[in-house]
Amino acid sequence: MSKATDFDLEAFLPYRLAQAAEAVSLEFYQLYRSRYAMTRPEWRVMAHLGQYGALTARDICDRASLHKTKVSRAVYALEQRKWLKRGRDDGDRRFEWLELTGAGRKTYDDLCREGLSLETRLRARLGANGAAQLLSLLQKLDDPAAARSGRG
Amino acid sequence: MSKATDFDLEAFLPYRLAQAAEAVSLEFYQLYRSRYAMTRPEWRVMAHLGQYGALTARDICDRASLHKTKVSRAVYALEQRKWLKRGRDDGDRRFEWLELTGAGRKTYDDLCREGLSLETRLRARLGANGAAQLLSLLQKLDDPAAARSGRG
DNA sequence: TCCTAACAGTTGAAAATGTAACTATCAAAT
DNA sequence: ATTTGATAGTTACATTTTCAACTGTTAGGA
Repeated sequence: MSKATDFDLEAFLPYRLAQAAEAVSLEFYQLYRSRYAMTRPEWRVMAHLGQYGALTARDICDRASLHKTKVSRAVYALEQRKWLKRGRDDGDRRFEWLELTGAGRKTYDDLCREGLSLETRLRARLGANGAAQLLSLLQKLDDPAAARSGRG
Repeated sequence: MSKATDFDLEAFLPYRLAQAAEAVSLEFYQLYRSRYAMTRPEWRVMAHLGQYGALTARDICDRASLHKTKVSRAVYALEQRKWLKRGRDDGDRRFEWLELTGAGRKTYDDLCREGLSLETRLRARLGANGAAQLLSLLQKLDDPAAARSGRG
């Protein structure tokens, strides 16, 4: 039977992942925060729209694992800054299609370039196949099925 | 020169790490939240005291990468619940030595057992050397020096 | 048609967090 | 001994997040 003394905080995966995620995202967060006064949910929403084109708020909730109130408020903020435009779906008027404006895309493009620069530095730390290995391991964690079938 | 179209959100390490960390810690968070009504900072403080014995608030800030106000409030909450006791340092009266009480340790022990159970499930998803590989890669991310010297 | 349940998204209030200013203590230098 | 600057930790206030309740819309029956 497991004993509390077996517990090793330094090797506890939830803890180490949280630490690493926080450390790695901090630098990028400070950039979009200081340059554009964006919050994390705002960047996430923008990133998804920039990456995938028009989406509904619901799509973003699902894909970004973001609560609908966060998305709602981020969308409102991005709209106020004219970085995003909404349009009702004519078939089902509950949906709103969200899209970046030209100005929004310009901001997104700038942050993409910064993101790529950060990504390059991170990959350098991880060595040759490190990044691919890491992504594969994270995939297995997220999706137990991937671990069993050997996918990733 | 990097172009925005090169940016791939699905392979962006800060994003994937944040997603994985969130997914993995969610289950454990829900447990200590529902069973003991603890917040994340409270669990972190308790985990550090349980793991390392008496520490000052400052020690916990540094080791857990937790802001001092979070630690201050978590310590207060744990103290109210009689899970933690404080004692002034006689040499330097600015310090407070923090320690779990018997009741605090009992709670900690229970959560350790749950943590070990989760850890076992996570490691099963990662395969034979997966967990060790993952911890090593995370270490390299956190600490650039480790990557260059091959440590970790 | 009308009723019910479900869904997309918003809003208000409560809880948590971040920031900066604060108290109290100590160390070093005069 | 007293001033200056640093440190440990707390508190107040503003912002953000969470949770639950809400509006408006659609779908599927009876």
